[in-house]
Amino acid sequence: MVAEELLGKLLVRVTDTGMTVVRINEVEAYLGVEDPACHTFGGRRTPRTETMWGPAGRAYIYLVYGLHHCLNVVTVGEGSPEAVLIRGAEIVEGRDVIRSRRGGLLPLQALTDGPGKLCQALEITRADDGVDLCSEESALSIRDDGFDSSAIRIRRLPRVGVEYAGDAAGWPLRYVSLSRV
DNA sequence: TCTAGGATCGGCT
DNA sequence: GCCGATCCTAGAT
Repeated sequence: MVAEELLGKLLVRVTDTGMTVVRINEVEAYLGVEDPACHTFGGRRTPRTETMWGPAGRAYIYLVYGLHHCLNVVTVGEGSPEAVLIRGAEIVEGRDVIRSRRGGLLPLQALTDGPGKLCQALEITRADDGVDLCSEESALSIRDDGFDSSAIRIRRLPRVGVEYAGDAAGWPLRYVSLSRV
């Protein structure tokens, strides 16, 4: 499953204010039209979700609660609107840049331990919606640095914040890497 | 055009 | 541990 493969991968962000690299350690899968918690449940196709209906490997970024951005990776491709939400990551490079963006003297882990925080830390906004994460030319890309993902222990947990989805809220589609520091 | 509600965060008790 | 902020999106009218 793609969600598990994303654990341990590097997320590389390049902006005017600096380059930052984080290692993904928490993700959540959304299974498209059959998943009541997914934005595309039942075949919904709107301007917001258009990116999810497109090719795999793109970033799907949306705004929740009018305040926070969330970063997703489109996983399947044309006609199958499935995606993986990046919930958390560990800072590899650029911690000073991230600290200045997030402000304050928060502990390192608190800078990127939620979807909204992660986007703020990496300066990800709707302007980045639809970028190709597989291209190293992109301002935002995912790379594999050879980190042995089979060595990390993965814990599967119920998803977060989707109680409204009924039974689907309990599906164990949240993957947490236990090697997080 | 209007209205309800949300894949969160941070402050307060 | 609980509650309110805040504004965009989507579906209803």
